[in-house]
Amino acid sequence: MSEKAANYDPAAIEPKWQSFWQEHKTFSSADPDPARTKLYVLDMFPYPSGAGLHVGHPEGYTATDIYCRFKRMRGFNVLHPMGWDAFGLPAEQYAIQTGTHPAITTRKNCDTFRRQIQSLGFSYDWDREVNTTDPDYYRWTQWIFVQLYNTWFDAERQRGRPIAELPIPPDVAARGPVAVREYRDSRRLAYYADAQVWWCRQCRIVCANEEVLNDGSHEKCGSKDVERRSLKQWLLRIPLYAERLLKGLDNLDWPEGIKEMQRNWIGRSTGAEVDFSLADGSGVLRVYTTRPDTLFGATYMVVAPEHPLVSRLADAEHRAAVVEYVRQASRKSDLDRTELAKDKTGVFTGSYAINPVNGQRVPIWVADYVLMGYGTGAIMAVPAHDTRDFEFAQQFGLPIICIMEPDSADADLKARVLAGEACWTEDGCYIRSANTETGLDFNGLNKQDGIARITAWLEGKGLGTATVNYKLRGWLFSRQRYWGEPFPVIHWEDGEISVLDEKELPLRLPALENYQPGEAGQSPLCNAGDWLNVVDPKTGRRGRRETNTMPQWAGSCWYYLRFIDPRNSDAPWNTAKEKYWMPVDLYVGGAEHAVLHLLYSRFWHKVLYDLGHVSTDEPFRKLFNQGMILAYAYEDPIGSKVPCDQVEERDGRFFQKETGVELRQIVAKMSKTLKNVVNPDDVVREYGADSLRLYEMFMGPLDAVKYWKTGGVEGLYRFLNRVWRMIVSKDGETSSVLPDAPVSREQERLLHATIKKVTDDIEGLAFNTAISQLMIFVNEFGRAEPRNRRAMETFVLLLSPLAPHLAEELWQRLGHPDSLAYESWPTYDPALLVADQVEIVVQVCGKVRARMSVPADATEAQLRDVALKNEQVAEAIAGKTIVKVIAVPGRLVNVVVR
RNA sequence: GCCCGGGUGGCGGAAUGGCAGACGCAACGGACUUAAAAUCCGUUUUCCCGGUUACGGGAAGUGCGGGUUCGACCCCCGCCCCGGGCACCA
Repeated sequence: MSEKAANYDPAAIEPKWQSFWQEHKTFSSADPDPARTKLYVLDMFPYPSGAGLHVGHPEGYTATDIYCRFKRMRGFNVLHPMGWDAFGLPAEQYAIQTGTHPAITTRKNCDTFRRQIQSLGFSYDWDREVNTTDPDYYRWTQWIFVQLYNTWFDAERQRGRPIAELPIPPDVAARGPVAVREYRDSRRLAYYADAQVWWCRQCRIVCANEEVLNDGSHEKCGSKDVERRSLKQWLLRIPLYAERLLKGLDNLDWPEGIKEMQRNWIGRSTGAEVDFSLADGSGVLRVYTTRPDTLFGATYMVVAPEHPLVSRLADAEHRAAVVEYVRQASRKSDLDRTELAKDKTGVFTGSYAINPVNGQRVPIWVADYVLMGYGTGAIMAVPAHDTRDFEFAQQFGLPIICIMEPDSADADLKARVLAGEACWTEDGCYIRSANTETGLDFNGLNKQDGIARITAWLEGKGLGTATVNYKLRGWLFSRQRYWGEPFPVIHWEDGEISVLDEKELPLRLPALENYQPGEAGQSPLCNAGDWLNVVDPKTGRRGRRETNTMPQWAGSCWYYLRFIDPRNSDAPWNTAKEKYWMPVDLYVGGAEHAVLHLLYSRFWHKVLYDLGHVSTDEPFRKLFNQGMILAYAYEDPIGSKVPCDQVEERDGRFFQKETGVELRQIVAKMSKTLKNVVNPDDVVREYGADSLRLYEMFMGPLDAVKYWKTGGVEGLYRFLNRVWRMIVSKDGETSSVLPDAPVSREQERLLHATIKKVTDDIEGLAFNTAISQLMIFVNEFGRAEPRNRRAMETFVLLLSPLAPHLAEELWQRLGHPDSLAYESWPTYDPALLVADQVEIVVQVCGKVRARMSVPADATEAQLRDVALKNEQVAEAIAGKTIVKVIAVPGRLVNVVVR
């Protein structure tokens, strides 16, 4: 046996235990083990960038690792995997510049990430590692795409069904096979269509709406050179699942804020579609409104510039202006249209519609504040009760008729609303809302009753129907790139589209010489001649493969399912294993994925559920968002950034070490350009992984935003040194730890309080306070020698999820040959938590006047008596009348006097 | 504008109706040391009063203003500030 080191030396013990765990496959998850309760704990897997890990990455990973180690010791069969979301632009950009195949770059980056993650001692089951760029993985991503393609949504049953079960209406069937094909295609969850898309000129890539930020820049590259283009694209009919996605949120243990963000994104609204007949008798204009009750206040109509009726509505006099307006609107991006505080624009078409409730003629305008993509692309405008309409009406001098007296205490505001000088969108009492001809009258009603009354009336007359609308739009699912999953799709010369058979998957990416995408939006795959062109061996029909690839979301939409059965070559996963492991019990990751990734995953999962491939309706039972770790950055007076290691602090001010120039401190995300990235390798080298892990958890609550201070790691390193010295003596032995060393009553209480606190806190993901408690324990037990062996062993077990390397080493030195990973988690005796004597305070009118030591089980009456006899209390209440005495056992007594 | 978080010492934070500031960082003082590092011990919210000092006593204090309560960082109402999300979705 080698000589035992006498000092805490993480550089020696951490690699030792990491190899031990790996060699013994300590953390490999037993597949369906009916004897133990399963627990599936998942981290959002990373995109392995070339820059490697920064200290923000391990925050969530450390949290889940602690939780998993804890749960294993409590008898759970834990599934805890890690993998790589490895398709993405940077590797492709690098390929364009250097010709290096993205697969090579990706492999290198994954190796770096794996090495870094492993150096932190996380208890992943590495045999389950997956990589979205691996053909054995993306084969099944393609397979799921085929499932989506072959599924339609049965609105009545609210679920997806195989396309073969889609009923074909007789009139469609009668028009022949092409009509049937088109009918089916119009119902598939994946469809191919012309779409107005965002095009980033710098990346030469299509971006989804949500990838274009508010300031008009592309979130991936930051370029503002983003414009609208119309291109053939694959889209997914996620809006059909809007209602399911919305309702499913209710039963999830997710942060309320995230659920709310998803609800807002889905954007359900209820209202009515109402038909206005055109004054010239040529037809109807259908609008969608959430306020059909305000029909009497409608003073004009607006159609979106893209509305199909626009050219018909424009009369001779206004045609030129309308055409010009529509032309200008088409060149504007949505962004230009919605730019903040911008004046509204629009032109009158020259046509009128008839308001169905009172027969009045209302002018029809075209304006780009109405969007074609929502509702019917046309609205009735009620300026008195809608802020947008109000602004528009004011700008163009259109009439504003108030039809509801506001429920408002503000008399001035009320008067202005009634006079049509202000807008009121809240509840109130209808006025001017009656018409003798139609017999409608809801004057005096409130909003809720008004909406019900008018909706019933409209439906009765066949003029409108109650309607539900969602903001959620079709999901743009293709990118003009190389480094993504190829679509298993062939476009045939006769216009038919077909998907590959399951047996033909995976459709691999071809090797290319040139990765440069075309300027007109062609994918680099257009250059892959041999791969591109296909001939049907049976019919000789020629075809061309789809050259777009899937977006990065695709691989991450279902990776949690592949982890269940990662090496299965016959199926994406074994259904028995899926049934055992799903759903994910705890999913931890950044809030930046609040909407997109989590919504897309839920959508795919629901489709897979409808088709019978998975057993749960929702994939992630509990979600937790770790807060971001930010870092300080420094800039000199000229504004150039100074690397953190060249900064020195004096009296709360910051100076550049060499030049002595005073610097400005700013707070920001870690990034190369700010030169404030902290690499975990450096921290591990200096303090060890256990110190890094502990510091990340000790910084504050897991969900809070935190600021990295490398100095803080030092404190945790000192703590671990104290732990070491508490157990290991100067001779490298554990000679100060004795089985029969005495434990005082107070120490015994502290031991059990520590078990309780650490247990409860880890269960509640409150690691910062668990660590505090361990520190309190060490502060107490570190003082006295000899130390009780049982107490020390219990402590080591409590520490082990947080600082596993150190704990294993101490456990071994305490004479245990096996890893502690599956030792039973300590339990506490509630009886021992209570001290015999407790100190309580006595307040007089809420101010502390005395402290007394009393038996812990003293009753209210006893407390009261003791308190009133107390000298200081007597002094404080002298000459006053006691009004009331509140005694809270174990806490305090409050004497109220007058 | 709307929705969701959050505001506590020099700093990170703790306490969710019962002693505000646990635990850590930083700073300062002391012990050990030839010295340094490491380690250990102590002090550190603010203001006021008494005292030469050691120290003792008092008051205020959790963004601001009000309220509920014997008692409020915690609950309620109104406001301010910071962070995140959405933003002409009718």
